Amino acid sequence: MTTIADVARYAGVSVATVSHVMNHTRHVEPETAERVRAAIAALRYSPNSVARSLRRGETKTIGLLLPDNSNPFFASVARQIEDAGFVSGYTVILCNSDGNAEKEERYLSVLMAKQIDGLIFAGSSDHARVFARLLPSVPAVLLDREIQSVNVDSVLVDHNHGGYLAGRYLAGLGHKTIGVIGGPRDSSSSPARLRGFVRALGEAGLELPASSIVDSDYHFAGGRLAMEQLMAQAPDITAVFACNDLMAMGAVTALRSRGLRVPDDISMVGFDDIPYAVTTWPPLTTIAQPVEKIGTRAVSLLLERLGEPEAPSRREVLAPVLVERESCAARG
Amino acid sequence: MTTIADVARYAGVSVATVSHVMNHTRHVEPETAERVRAAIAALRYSPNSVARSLRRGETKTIGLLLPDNSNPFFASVARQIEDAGFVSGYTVILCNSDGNAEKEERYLSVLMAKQIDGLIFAGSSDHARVFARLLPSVPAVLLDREIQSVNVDSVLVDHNHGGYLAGRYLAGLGHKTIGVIGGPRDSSSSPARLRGFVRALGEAGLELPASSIVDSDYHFAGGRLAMEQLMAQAPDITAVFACNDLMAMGAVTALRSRGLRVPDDISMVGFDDIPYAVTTWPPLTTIAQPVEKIGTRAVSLLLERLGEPEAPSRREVLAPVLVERESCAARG
DNA sequence: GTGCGACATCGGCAATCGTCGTCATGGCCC
DNA sequence: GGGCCATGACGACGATTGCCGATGTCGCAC
Repeated sequence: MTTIADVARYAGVSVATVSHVMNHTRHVEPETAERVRAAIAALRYSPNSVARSLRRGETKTIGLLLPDNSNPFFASVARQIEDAGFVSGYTVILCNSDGNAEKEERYLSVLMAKQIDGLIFAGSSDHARVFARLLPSVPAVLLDREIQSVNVDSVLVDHNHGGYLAGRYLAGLGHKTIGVIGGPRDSSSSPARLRGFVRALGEAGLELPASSIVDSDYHFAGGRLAMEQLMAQAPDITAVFACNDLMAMGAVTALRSRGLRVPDDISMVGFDDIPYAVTTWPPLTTIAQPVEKIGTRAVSLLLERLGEPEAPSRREVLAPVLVERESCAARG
Repeated sequence: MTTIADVARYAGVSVATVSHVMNHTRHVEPETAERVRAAIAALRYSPNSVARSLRRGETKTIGLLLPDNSNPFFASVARQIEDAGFVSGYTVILCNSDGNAEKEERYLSVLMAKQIDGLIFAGSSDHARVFARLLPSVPAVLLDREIQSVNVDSVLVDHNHGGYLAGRYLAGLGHKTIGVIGGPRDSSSSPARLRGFVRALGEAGLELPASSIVDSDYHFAGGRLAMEQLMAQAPDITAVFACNDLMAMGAVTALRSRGLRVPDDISMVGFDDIPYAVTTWPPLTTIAQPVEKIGTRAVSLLLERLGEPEAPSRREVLAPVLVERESCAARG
């Protein structure tokens, strides 16, 4: 590879001068600068970022640690983050933890070793423990989590409100006996969605018996299984709130294979509004998370913090929104 | 941050010794080594990868450049690659080009500057030009592309065969007038799928008039629009081959909104077998790409090449396979 | 039994990777 | 001669590694 020294020799100047014309960091005689630029072009020189990072103490790299980038929700978030980062000159390192605390820890170690400038973290339940170990060492933005610490910001979604929207909507349609397919108990999002949902039912004078709730894993197959179980436990339900779209889709197929129609027999509400919510039949009514905003806000917060490391910790909460499609029908 | 010098001082040895105990690169008196390890633990020292990379001339990083990680097909591939890379100690930098040659070029420049050890590239049509500029500078694996060059391997999918499978299947079901929704003309995959499809029809004594082909963009909305156009141009078709699943899904919704049923009125075959092919109604019959294999094979090829840079260029072609679900019916 | 050289073992010094910023220098003008 | 300007020399940044030196071990000869 050609180095700055080669360029300097070729242009007949010192390496310092080459560095300065590249970085516009001090005045260089226009004529000299031109000669340097010509040398750079002639030798197809491109500065070695590794050396530069070592010297400058910054890598222009952000770590993105999430459970699974092939989950469409995280895929969208990742896409937004990558885009937003790139326009600001940052590159992103992708890490999939499967929500596994040990993996998270391993990834964090290598990210720290690689001297990332910042971290965007969609963590597992144990993240606090995981995180505490390395905490104030790198600016971070948590997605959908909070932690009290300097230099950690959060981008939150108001899951409680999202659940509330779902509950109010179904109650408003006249449903009285409603089932729920929950996500992992140890996630932070699922219980909040559930609480909001229950709150809305309460306002409508409805109860949610324990037998009407089946917990699952946020996956398609899990949703299908949960729906089977739900039908067994609570055969009289007329509507289901699934705590994410993937499970809602699974639930719909479970219903279909039992010969039940959505929304004629059972109404279904999902959560997330993944891109594929419109590709199912019927198109899924769901609580939309503001995906693009999550990604772009996360990057903004992170970059702002990089600019001002001592700024007070910030939390930004984004509101979900009900997207009415065709998977729900009025009842009664 | 604590450095190797801090550890050395703390343990009362030289930096060389610290380095050697960390890397097991020469014998160190067990007692000394223990003291060093204790110092590392006490100071929570973690070596600076940037400095290490500069010195060693390798970054343990691979670049992954693809059109869009939120496309579920690429999402899966990315996931596989990230997983496979991580177990071998590699970290992946994610780059989304949108298939835009200029973006690709920009990304390649920064990846090269960052001294990635290898590149996995799912490129645009122009990639040859884009690539030629930087070519032999880094080992690369092309996904679904070929290029004659040393140190570039390829993982290919036999699209032609995939198209052939689709054509043979539909012809075998008795369909005579079949429509096609093509992908971008300038992709390599779509034309190959089409050729294989036509070949199969030919073997069955069928023709594919130009009016029965509508090109689109591999997206859901594009598929919907293309289907509209196809219904207008070729109203008598009884089956459609969409060159990817997203478009097939879009086509299905277009049909549905016209009151046509799949597969009763129109049969539909997709391509890719994205995870959501089973979440639609009806579950989509499609030509499955061996996604996991693509990712893992790409990483294997790359790592093998890193081990043996001068090895002859390899190409690995993977066979797609027909996954029969419920979007096709017999005719005649 | 003693003395000495060959050799293995273990640790430290210092060069190196490529870039950037500080300090120094030489030339020029007033 | 003082001040300014353009540029060059050089030492970090943090880790790795070739080389050398110090110490210890062993065997052999006298």
